Amino acid sequence: MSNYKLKNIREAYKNKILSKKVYQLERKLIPLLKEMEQIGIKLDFSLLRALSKKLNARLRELENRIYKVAGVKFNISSSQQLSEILFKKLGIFAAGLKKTSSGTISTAASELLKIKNKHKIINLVLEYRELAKLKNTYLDTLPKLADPQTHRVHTTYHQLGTMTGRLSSSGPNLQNIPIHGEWGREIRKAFIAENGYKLLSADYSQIELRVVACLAKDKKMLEAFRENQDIHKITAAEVNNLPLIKITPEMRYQAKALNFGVIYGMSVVGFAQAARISNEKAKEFIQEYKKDFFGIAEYVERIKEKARKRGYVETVLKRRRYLPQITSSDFRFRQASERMAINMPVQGTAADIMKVAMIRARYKLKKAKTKTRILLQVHDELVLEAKNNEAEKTAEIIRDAMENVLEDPIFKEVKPIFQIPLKVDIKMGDNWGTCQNYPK
DNA sequence: TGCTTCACG
DNA sequence: ACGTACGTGAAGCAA
Repeated sequence: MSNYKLKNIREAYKNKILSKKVYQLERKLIPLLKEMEQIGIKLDFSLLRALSKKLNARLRELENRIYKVAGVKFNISSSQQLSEILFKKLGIFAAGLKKTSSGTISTAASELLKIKNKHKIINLVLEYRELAKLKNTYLDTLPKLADPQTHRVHTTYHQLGTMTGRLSSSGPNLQNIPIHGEWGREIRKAFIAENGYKLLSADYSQIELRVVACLAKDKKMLEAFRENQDIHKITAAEVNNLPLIKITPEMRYQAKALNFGVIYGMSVVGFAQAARISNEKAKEFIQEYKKDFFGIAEYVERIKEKARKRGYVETVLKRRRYLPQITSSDFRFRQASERMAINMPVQGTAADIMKVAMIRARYKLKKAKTKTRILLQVHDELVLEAKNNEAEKTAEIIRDAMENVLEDPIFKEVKPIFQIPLKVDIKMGDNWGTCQNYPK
């Protein structure tokens, strides 16, 4: 159907998921998403093939070593067989490791990391998994999905595919292209600009933390953003009661996990795992955090109460998420709903902001008579393709559109909530992997 | 088809 | 005594 998207949006509006504002926002987004899907993004086929060959060679090597160490050939990609080999045949000590719902001991990377010093096979398996994933999901699959003539891949965006208001992307999913690790960047280099064009990437800096700081009106966090500080470093200084200069990378890493915990609806165990510290230490950090960022702690209680009373939570533009389990007698369902109640207004408001920014950006790029096209949206990042001689102009326009998005009339009534500026980082280059900061 | 795992924000 | 961070989509295996 040509207008199934519109139909779904109307449906959501009728069902009170979307306010009138959000409904109109989503309607305006349809033609833009359609353009983005139709334009697609160009792939460097020969680079993908070269990388695939490289990974294949390494995978064969790892495969042989794993068989040798295990003393038997088996399917390394089968978590069941792998679990059998590791914990029965090789008898690796597995006490304290998670079990899967079907009863076998988990072989997830997070579990294997805990025992990587017990046996040399672990690191081989971890590397095998990483490379197999990249090869199968990206290197070998993307070219098959691309247009054989133009070498461009075309995703499909789903406007209402998520419970929070984010977009999702499928066939292929272009929102989970690798970037971490030594191979991630290499893969992004295969996403290239058309001849005579540059790729631009514009991403919001810490948008979710900025949003939660505003929703919670947290004094310290607002101040940190107003002064354009390194928020994770500030957090580390606060919870450790140390001056900024004494903050180590380790402390910043833990503080970063703490800040993510706020967005996700903190749990002691979840935070402890992410920060790689004991549950006891985690508890202490969280207690200290609640004292330092009192506004955040208050907000968390307020939003949980609101969710219980009303049965739903919403973004600043009043996009709703219903949480029927918030009053469940089973505390696990209840707590899960509470985490969603904390997270949705934050993630959803950030998503609303990005959607408005996209429409403004498209409008301003057209008005300035540029040939620039918006190619991808990756939650807090836009990827654009601009003619070489329009690249800098495009950068200025996109920065203005994104940073000043809250001036849009749609935010008129809620503008006072936002007490701090939004910040956008822009990169530019011939491909998605080696974009340079703009301005330098 | 459901489960497990893992890529991204 | 549990099992946990929030939100997605895709690949491969096992039944």
